[in-house]
Amino acid sequence: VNEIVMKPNPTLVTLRIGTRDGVFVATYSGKGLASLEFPSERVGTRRGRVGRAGTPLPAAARRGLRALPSNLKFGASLRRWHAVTTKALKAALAGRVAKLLPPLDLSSGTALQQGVWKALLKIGAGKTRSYSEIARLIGRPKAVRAVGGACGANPIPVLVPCHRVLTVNGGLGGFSAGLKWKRLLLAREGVEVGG
DNA sequence: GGACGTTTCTATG
DNA sequence: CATAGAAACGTCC
Repeated sequence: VNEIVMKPNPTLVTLRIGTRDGVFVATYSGKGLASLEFPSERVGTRRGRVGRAGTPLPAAARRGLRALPSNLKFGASLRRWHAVTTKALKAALAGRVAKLLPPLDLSSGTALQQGVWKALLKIGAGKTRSYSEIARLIGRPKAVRAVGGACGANPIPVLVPCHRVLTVNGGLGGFSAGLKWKRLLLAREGVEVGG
């Protein structure tokens, strides 16, 4: 059907974003921002481990920008995307609403996961939803637990606000990167979470 | 099969 | 009311 042969672009580029809360790592594919990792340093004030790094990146992704791109167009897009990502992340960490998000590459997810992630994007800053509400929103009212799984698999936390999903009683629920982060992000948005 | 970032529904005191 | 199973869902190990 396509006359143009689409050359697969497995290229991934990782770029860092320094913030007051640590260094985040953004990974871009040819389609846009593909993942955002929390700082690997421990966060929090209490002893013990709190907050761990996100899923490890593919080896190819760790080479960084210099190893890339033979593709100039990609390189140009990258600068723009990364500027937008940086701004959006910093806004989010400050509890403000990001005016603009970079293009998001959610293609790594299954149908259900992508549905969940898109639903998450519609939750405004300072608002929350329950796992069951999300389940209803994607048309799978009974797949509540699967929604929890999809939230946990969210490759772009903070910008895709999985932290705004709480249990139906207002409890925190879980957070892959550590509940400390979830609490922090919610607090920055002015959300009081019941104990 | 088992374990999850849950929720509801059905018993029981 | 409080508490205790159990079932439902999708994905990963």
